[in-house]
Amino acid sequence: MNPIFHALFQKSRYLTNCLNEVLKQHNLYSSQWAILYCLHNHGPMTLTQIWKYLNVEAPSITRAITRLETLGWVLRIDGEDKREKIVALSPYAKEHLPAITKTILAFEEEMVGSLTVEEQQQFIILLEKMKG
Amino acid sequence: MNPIFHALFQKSRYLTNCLNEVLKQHNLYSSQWAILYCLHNHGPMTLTQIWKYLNVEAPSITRAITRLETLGWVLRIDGEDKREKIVALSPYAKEHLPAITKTILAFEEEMVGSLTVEEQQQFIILLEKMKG
DNA sequence: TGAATTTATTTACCTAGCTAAATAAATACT
DNA sequence: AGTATTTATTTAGCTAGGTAAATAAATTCA
Repeated sequence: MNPIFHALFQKSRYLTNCLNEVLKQHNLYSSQWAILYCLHNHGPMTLTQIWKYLNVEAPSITRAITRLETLGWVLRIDGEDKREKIVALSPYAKEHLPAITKTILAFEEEMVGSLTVEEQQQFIILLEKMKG
Repeated sequence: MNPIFHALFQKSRYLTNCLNEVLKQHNLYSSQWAILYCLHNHGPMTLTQIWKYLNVEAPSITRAITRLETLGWVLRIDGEDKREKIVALSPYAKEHLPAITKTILAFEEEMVGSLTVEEQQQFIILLEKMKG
């Protein structure tokens, strides 16, 4: 396997594992955090908006939202268009998000801090350059 | 979420999906390919050697090897040390690997070819720099 | 308006990683 | 030699992604 792919996949796995480790203290998984963060920034969203934004398929989001709902992090509200469900943060989530955000920012700083801002930009540029 | 993480995770998912798509014609998944390639380069290996090399946990490899065995790609042989199982490519795998390797090389070239060699090196350096 | 098509979500089931604990063989210790 | 510890593999069960197909509401169009 191409060393670039090998390195990329491995770092990706490594970072999600680290992220999950850090999120344990808040009883969250990284995928759940991604959704909460998304809702925090955009306000209530439909399922479709969420999966399009996060760039994953719809069933993954359905499952994650169901879990987040039973855990009390989000509410599912019927939209005007009766096909769609609107997902919103619960009061519980709104209360706890600042602390979680703080944890995450510290983690990200630790992980990415060894790169200069230019290196970070360069990294993203190189990532985007890779495609067909 | 930090844009670097977002971009990294997304590209990683995207590339494995592409890889799976390309491997469909050989009835393989990317994780299976990783193991076959590993055995192709190193010759027969124990399970522990494989998971340490690929940097995943043992149970993932056990499952993948079991599947590869029932599909006829690999053989599991008892080692001298009766605890360990040695995994080797089957004649079927040896016969088909060249064609698969060709497919993969073309795919990798397509994905990574838009980066110069220096950019590829730079990319790996930046990846490794990211840690705690 | 009624049928056909599109769109949003869900369900079922697959790969692919993880941890924790079980099993079995090898090694170390006294 | 016999017990305790370590090591290799497996099993069970979790998150997290994917596809394909089902369902139900909205939209299009003849």
